[in-house]
Amino acid sequence: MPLKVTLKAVAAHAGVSYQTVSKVLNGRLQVSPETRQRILDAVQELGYRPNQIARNMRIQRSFMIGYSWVQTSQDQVNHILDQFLSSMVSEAEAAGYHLLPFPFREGQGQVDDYRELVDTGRVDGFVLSSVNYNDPRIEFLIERKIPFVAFGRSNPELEFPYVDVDGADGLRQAAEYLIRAGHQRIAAIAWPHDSRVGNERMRGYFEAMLAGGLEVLPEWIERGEGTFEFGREAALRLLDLPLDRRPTAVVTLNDTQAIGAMAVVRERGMQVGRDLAIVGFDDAPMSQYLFPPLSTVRQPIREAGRKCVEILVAQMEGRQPSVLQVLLPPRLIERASA
Amino acid sequence: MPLKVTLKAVAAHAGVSYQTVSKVLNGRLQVSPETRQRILDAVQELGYRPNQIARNMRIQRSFMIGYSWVQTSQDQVNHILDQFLSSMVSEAEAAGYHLLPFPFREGQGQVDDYRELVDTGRVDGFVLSSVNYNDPRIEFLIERKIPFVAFGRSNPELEFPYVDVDGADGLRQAAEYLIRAGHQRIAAIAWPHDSRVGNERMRGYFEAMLAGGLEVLPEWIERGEGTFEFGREAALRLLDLPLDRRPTAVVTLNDTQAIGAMAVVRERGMQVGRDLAIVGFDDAPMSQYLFPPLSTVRQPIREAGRKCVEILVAQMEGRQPSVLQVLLPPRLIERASA
DNA sequence: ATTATATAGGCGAACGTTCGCGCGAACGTT
DNA sequence: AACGTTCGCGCGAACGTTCGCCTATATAAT
Repeated sequence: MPLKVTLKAVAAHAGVSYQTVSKVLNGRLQVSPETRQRILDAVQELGYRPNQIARNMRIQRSFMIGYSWVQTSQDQVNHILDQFLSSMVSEAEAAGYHLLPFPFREGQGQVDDYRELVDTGRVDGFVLSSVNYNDPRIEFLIERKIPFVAFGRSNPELEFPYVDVDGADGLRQAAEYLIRAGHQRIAAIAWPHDSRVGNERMRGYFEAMLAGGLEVLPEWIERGEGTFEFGREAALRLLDLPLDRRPTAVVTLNDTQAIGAMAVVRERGMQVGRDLAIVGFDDAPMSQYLFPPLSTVRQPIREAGRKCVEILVAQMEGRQPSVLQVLLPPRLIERASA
Repeated sequence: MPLKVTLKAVAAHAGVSYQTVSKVLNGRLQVSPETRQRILDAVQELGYRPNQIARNMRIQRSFMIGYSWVQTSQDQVNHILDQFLSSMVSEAEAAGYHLLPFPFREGQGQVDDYRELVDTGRVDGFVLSSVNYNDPRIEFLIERKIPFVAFGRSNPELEFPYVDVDGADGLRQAAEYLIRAGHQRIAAIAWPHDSRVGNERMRGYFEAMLAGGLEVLPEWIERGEGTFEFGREAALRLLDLPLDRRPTAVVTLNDTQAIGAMAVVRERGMQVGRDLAIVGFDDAPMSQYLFPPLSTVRQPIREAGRKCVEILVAQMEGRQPSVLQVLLPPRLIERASA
């Protein structure tokens, strides 16, 4: 078997011109059943596989989807990446595309990286993640009319395709669950005001409290980082409130904060679930094994990955996708912590 | 600005032939300082970026590195992927390469996927992970002389480039640490015999026990899946041993097993660390926040990713890498569980 | 018998690069 | 003055496809 078997080799073997082979394989030409079979046999025998680089060169497309994600630190690992990435990769492959991961750079140069990938013809479109308000990438991609889809929403006034998990619904489920369980004083450990994702999730909390006829005291809303440490500090403050204003339950914006809060409860000799109900968000891999197992909101990550690619591919192929904006419902996983 | 600015556009603007522009940009041609400057100015002004697809087509290389990883289930998340992938992506980008992730398929078709990527010219080489004994991919790649590097070792008799974490050293550190702390009866929750990684790690355990002059009873070695459930079952059996043969410490092959064991200790009203010392492996993101925080062996994942790409790129560029086989030392993280 | 129409397949060109070769001019050497 | 040697640059070709257009033969319609 020669090192590389091209169209010409197949053509020589089948006794036709190489262009004919190309057209037959792409179904762009009617030929007699015999020659068709001869060509197919030759392809089979020589093990011909079309060179994708040459193909892409001619077509002027790369069939690549750019993707980059925020690099996390040792203890803030992105446990969602595995699912998100592999679902995108599978969906992309099924549509004849591949993913091109590239380093995430904060600040100034970030848009340059996106521009470079397009200008050098390496990618046809992007999946964005970690979007927030006023994301410069979104502005750039819209202006250059480069196909993309965001995993997460940005400024409401911007019109672009996105897939997002309905964070408000997630916290609404969490809060409603606590309310049904009889809790009246429900606190929230949240993120700073500049987090679009955080604000959206908190909306669900506020709505549920309002709908339940429950009051929300300002001191029940703790805003800070999504870390174990902040979860600890916030829980300390909440548990130090005078008894009549002390929350009996708390929702958090991720499991790491929730675990911080759990630690405080244990340190005080109290019991998670009984003395303070806690609900997390994310369903981190270990959360089910904590003591007690953490009730939490699980996001349909694989579904999100699939949808992102589906919408993006439709765009890139020039088809108008049926829906440009998708909101996926998360699901409350009820365990013993609340 | 025109939609696409090619070499010809730059050449026209600078008043030279487009081949000259190419050579000057690639440093393959001496030209007068003036024309050189004219060319550079034109490049700048038009914002020329070489089309990589065309370049790859001509060079007959894709500058892509294929990578695929085992798809994990919801509760067995690959928390290492983020670090491994992003370190590879960064290192690759610095060397002018990109990563091409593709779906991991078990069994029959797996080698076909690798072959397809090479035969269609999409990748120049591979990084393999999740290798085990008799890995068909390794055999195939060696035979086809396709550049690759494995993250993890396989059959000892096969000669190929790999990067691995020294698992034996990891468990040796863990066992020695327990021995220094005065433990004499140290059990191990391990993986089945067909796991190359598992066997290697266990070697370190056995060596440390031998060196410490400690006996290893057969009933102290529990072999099964790397799950919470198996960790639980194994710990139950270990704690049910008669007092004089009951281990006072246990090493495990991953944090999930360790957490299963911790659960048992707690259920029995005993205390992890005091009544049974436990050491994990992996340093999963949550392990530091457990109660008590889990002592565990942390692997230098980023370093491994970097090394993989470094060795692979050297190979692909035809350079003989200085070392073809790298063994990286892990590090014991001492926390309160042991 | 003539003309129209379909059928089967060939041919040249192009996508944007890189690479080897060649050629004139300038320069230095005998 | 004749002859190398270097310098600066152009030219043609090629990488492996796809695509539009052309042609030759066979078939059908007038």
